[in-house]
Amino acid sequence: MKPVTVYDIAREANVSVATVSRVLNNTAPVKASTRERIMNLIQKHQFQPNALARSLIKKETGMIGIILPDITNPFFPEVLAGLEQEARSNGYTFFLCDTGSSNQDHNVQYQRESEYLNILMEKQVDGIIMIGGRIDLAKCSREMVKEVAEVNKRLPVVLINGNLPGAKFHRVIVDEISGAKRATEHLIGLGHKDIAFIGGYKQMSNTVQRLEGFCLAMEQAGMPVREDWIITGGFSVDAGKAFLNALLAMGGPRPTAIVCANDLSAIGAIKAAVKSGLRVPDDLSVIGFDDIPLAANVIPELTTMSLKCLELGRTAASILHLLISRGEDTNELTTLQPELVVRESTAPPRARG
Amino acid sequence: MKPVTVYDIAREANVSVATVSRVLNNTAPVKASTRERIMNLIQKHQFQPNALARSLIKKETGMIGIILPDITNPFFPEVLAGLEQEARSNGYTFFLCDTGSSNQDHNVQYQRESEYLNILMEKQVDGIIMIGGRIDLAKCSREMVKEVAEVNKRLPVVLINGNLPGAKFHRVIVDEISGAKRATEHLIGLGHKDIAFIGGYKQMSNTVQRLEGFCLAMEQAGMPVREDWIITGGFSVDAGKAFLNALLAMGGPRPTAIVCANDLSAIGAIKAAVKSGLRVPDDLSVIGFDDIPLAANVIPELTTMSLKCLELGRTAASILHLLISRGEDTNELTTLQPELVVRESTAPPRARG
DNA sequence: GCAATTTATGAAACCGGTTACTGTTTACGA
DNA sequence: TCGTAAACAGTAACCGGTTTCATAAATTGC
Repeated sequence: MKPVTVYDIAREANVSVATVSRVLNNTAPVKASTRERIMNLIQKHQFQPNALARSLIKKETGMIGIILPDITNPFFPEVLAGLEQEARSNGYTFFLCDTGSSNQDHNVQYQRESEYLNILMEKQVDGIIMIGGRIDLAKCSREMVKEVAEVNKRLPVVLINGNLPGAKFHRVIVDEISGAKRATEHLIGLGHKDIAFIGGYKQMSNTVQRLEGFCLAMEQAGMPVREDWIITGGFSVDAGKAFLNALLAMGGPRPTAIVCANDLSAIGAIKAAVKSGLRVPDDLSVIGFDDIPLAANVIPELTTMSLKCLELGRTAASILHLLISRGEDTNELTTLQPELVVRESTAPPRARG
Repeated sequence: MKPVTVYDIAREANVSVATVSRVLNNTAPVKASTRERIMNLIQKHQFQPNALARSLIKKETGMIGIILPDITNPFFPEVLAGLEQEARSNGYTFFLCDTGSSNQDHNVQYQRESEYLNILMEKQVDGIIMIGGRIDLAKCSREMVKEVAEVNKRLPVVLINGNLPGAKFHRVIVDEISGAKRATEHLIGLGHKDIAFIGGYKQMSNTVQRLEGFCLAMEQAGMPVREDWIITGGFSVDAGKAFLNALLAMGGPRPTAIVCANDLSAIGAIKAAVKSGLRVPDDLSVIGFDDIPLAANVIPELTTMSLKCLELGRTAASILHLLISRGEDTNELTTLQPELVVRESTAPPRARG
């Protein structure tokens, strides 16, 4: 069964395709009786205009591409939900491009991102949003910046939490430094003096910045930063476990509190601590970063810095919409402040025995 | 700057567009020197063929649509990852359609699903995968089945965990009944006699089936099912908390074990139990359903039935690919068995005081 | 009542590719 | 050397819409 086209409708209604198009788009006056006749035929045949054909000539597809490194990381669905909320009201639909970075090396990821950038351009998306992944690498090669810049010359690109150095992109970012600083100050305010930092990758900008915030808070409080109490190398629960165990294995006085680069590693740290007989928060305070949905649901509930992912997504979508629809030049940089969410995993240190 | 087209390349290479197309698609022999000349121009101008134009005539887009109710529910990203893995190798890209059902009433969700179905068809996707949502409602109206059936006449549709009654669709489902039965048997095998069931929505087929499996196991073990120990009305953590509190508020002997309709409500139940001074699993065993990523990471680690979401996704994607590429008729129904994952939240009951 | 608009519609070009059809060369076997 | 098949390339139709331009009919103003 051939799909029905404007021509079929036009023929049966004894009008030209132009007229059919006009009633479809309300783009010019059409006699009421004609309009009704056409509408009825559309209804009768369940006619649906072919979006490809329409987009081909209108040069807009209503599609936006989203490139992210790992959809199973709970941070991304949250951002996605924000994007969706905002973009739906503007009539966009999403291409989801998951580069599946979680268990790949960086080169594979880069290649996937390049691939997806090309595919998205071929599909004529109206704009692209990139979250995490390569754009989160503090030290990413010049070719990559150049490649994204090249794309950005053809269509709007918005980076979320992105940090492609040496190039101008529209970005909406979280103030990681200030966030980590406030997280650390929360612990200091509780009376902790021996604070460690674990999690993340030193090559990634979010880690670098969170670490910077941590150090900043410590310095301002006049407290020394112990280099061996800074352990990075992963964002996962297992990484968190390993880091905490490493911390305990050092011997000597252990930290009474830990700032984690993200919630997942915080959860891992808590698990490892509990396994080792420490109680959280009584013996060890742990603060996370991200506020993923389950942070509120682990035991003990995790104190963390909320990234307000929904807002991150919504903001990015609305900026992209502005760029697409009016080519309008909005602020190049939008900064969102993370928010301290105090739950159960942090408390004043117990007096040492 | 106008995008470059095959015509531009053809003109500059002194050939016809047909020849350019031939080197692009390797669809007919082209003289080596000509080919090279064209390739160089493509390279030089960064030419990317317009996928819309191509799809318009080829009648295939390489796009598949995914309709799901709530991307922030961790079950769906997991399935999505499976879909992506499989589909990427076949060159498909995804439209993500989140109906955002979590905080909407059913009617809104239905409407959104209809909308998305239409949009996807207009965009000429090659196929559609529907997960959860309306298709999970045991009692869904005739119009809805009809609507999806109508879509299915035009392009392949695969349902994941779907149960549109009275119509033939390709489906890949999890054997919920047998899964819940085995979960319950696990508890019975540990020596539990007083077992409750909480979570889910009675209108949804997965809940109905999980409950059925629960009752089946109890009956076969010759144990009575207490109606007032079956509490439904939600899948969330908060729902789980509320259900457990309701259970405790009943007075009289409390259950020593609980089968939960999903992991989230299981986590809620554990939280509420711990708040009430019960220890898990010592005082109360809890088993979940789904095996979301964080099930392994809460404290205590959650014993649950793994849905093998990745496999679910991969299977659906490969079936859809078969349907698209060869119109081949695969099995209409593929059933996957959930797998018992024993962790820390279940143990033999303690002797009653 | 007639010129000037406005309304209503059709013909045809266009978007950017693919491909069926056709024609010209070249290669190869006898 | 000739005939035939394969290699190579171009012309034009096509996919299914939108939109410009032109034209005819209906309104409006004076």
